[in-house]
Amino acid sequence: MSGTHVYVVDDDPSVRRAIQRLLRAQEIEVTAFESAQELLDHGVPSEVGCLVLDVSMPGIDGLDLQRELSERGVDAPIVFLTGHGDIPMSVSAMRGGAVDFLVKPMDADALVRSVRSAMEGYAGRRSRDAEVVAFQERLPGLTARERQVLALVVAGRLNKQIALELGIALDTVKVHRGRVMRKAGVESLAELVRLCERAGWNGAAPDPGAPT
Amino acid sequence: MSGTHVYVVDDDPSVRRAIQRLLRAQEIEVTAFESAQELLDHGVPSEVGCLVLDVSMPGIDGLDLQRELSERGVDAPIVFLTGHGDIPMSVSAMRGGAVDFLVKPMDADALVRSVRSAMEGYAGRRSRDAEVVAFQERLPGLTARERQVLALVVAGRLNKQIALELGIALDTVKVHRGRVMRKAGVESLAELVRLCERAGWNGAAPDPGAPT
DNA sequence: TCGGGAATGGCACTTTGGTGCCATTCGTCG
DNA sequence: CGACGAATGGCACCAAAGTGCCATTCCCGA
Repeated sequence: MSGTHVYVVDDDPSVRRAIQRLLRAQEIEVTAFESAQELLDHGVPSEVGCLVLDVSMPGIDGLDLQRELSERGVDAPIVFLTGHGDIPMSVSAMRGGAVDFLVKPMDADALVRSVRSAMEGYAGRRSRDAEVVAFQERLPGLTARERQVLALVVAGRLNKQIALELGIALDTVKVHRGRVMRKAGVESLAELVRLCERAGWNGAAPDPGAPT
Repeated sequence: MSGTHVYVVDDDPSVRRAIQRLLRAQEIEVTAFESAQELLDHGVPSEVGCLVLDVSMPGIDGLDLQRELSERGVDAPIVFLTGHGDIPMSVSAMRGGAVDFLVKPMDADALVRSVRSAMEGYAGRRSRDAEVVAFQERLPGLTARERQVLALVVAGRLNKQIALELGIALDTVKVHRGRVMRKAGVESLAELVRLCERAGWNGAAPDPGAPT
């Protein structure tokens, strides 16, 4: 299962210990790191449900870590903690997608509530995205030609229009189309369109010579 | 035209005048209000491109106004200004969807940049949503039966399955389906599905539907 | 009471979509 | 060289979708 684990990064050992005690008392699994680098070296497994980051730390600070994780595609919710933060800092963090920004001395209850709701929200989002993720994983299995056909199919073109645009025979289009449906694991055109839409798929690869 | 106008709410006349001067110098149309209530009474026309709100004001404060506007369906971007705000306040505002939270004494350049990018982002969002809005406006034109058919069509059901589920004849389903396409103003099933998806339309009526 | 929209369904016919099977042509990889 | 997948396309056949026209029934408002 995913989303049951919390990763904490704070350079202050006493804060780390306090958070660990607090969350473990809530039956939440916790792993603590002393620095952002340590977390990055360790990697962020998929079972993470929430990150609790100190803002000001030596080396990579919390906001930098947020950016770095975002670039690496880690989209787990982040709760920030800070001893001496200011408003621009909190605005930047929130704009970066943080779910909360708490000031120390922290309110234990507020932290727990924040982490819990973050984990729940993330879990909900992930399960809703599950079918989309499964679909995206099937996309690379399509050949270049099949992707082209897919793009035109979800664009609402008729088979014969697709044949014209690609300069191939109608029968060939039907073959590709059928294979796309099978490979994508969908039963209906509606499902195919919906998944492409949700996956934010635009057909990005229509230029010939693409790697297969 | 929409999105070319900025509404300002601040109880301090000198601040209102300063902001008006500042934005008008940027060739941005500005209307200022002394209180949140005044803005609410005036209403928020669709040509608004951005709201600039003071956080602390007598009566309804900026955060309350944000909530109120949100409930009324006003989704224009909001830039907050504050003389004595704190972090929880900024977090609350940002979580409520604000695009920025600036502290006084304000940086004129920062305000202008914030307002400009907010307006641009909003305009972009609105134009991207235009076809969806047009679609949603056509939905009420559908009869109850047509909506039921639409729901099942976008769920990927075949006409004969729809006929079975609704207990009507195949031919009748075809008639409804054809009318839905015409009334919705779409040319293809793909377009219909995409619009329903983007409009967040669930059909709010279908019963079973496990086999998908 | 009449007109009209909505829902229903039947019929005929055309167009699209989908599948299977077969065959050919290219590259690529052992 | 030979096997293999990808792409191509032709053919047959069936299922599904789409259209136009007609008719009936029901209900609602003028």
